[in-house]
Amino acid sequence: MAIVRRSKKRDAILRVMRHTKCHPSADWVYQQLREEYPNLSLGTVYRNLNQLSDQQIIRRVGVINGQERFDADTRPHAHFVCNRCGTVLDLPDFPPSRQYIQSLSTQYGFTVEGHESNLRGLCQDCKKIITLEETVS
Amino acid sequence: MAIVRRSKKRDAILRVMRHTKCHPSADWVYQQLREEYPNLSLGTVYRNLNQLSDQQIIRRVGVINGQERFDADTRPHAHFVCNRCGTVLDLPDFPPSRQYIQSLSTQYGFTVEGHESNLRGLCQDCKKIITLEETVS
DNA sequence: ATGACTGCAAAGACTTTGCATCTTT
DNA sequence: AAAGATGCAAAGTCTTTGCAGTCAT
Repeated sequence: MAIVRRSKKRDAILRVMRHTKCHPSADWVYQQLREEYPNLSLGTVYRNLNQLSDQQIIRRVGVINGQERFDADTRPHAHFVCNRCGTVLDLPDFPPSRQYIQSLSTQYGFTVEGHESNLRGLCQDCKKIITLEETVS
Repeated sequence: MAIVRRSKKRDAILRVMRHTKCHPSADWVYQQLREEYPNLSLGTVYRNLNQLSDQQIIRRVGVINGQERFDADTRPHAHFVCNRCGTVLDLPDFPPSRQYIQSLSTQYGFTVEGHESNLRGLCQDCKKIITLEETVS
């Protein structure tokens, strides 16, 4: 509905999003920009990440360890999520077949707008840390 | 670690979980049990859902519209999630291939413990409501 | 009896929002 | 000048937690 005007803060937020592959939370983006924009407020980061998601310029990745995470790469792809530290890695997509979607959407009457495919487990670093912890105990 | 004792409240919570297919939030479970256990507290529901998840007796489905949702069906399966109302439907699994997991876990050094596969879109009811809204405007 | 479980209320973590002010067009 | 964008702080929502009392083994 509302017209979107350009703003320096939003440009900067999008720039940060596009220059990282860490699938950031709002607070992470905020921390990156505090130095450059000392009066930036966390609320503004939230508002802009939400607006950019609504415009489909970025994507919501989901809530990980209590925080919504975002991704500037809107191409279809899957994620690996570490169950311990929440690190997210990009993976090639493993989509359901057209036939799968077709038959289920007919059966249940829903419309499919997208899919999310994640692997869950332990990242390389956390595997090491857990091994260390077991050694100690 | 800690010994687990049986409790009536936890039994009831698990019973509710097993008798619904709505993939409930903590509050939904709480509301179902308020009449039967007028002194039940929401904190107890949270503690028990967390404990049951840790024991892998139930599963976390993820955060939908701000609330963690749970599922008593621990068999591998996919979900459809309505982007508007948050309804969750069970679907047959569409897992990544063994080869996909094998090659990526080798490449990145992570260990895969599971996968999540969701379709996202609009459920049958929400499709109708949106059509109505468009008619009005 | 021991230690797990619970109710209650407070605290915590994250996100949204109201309002006055500043910017963009 | 009009309307979107922002800072700030307050409010909102969901979840966790400390503590004293209760219950299961």
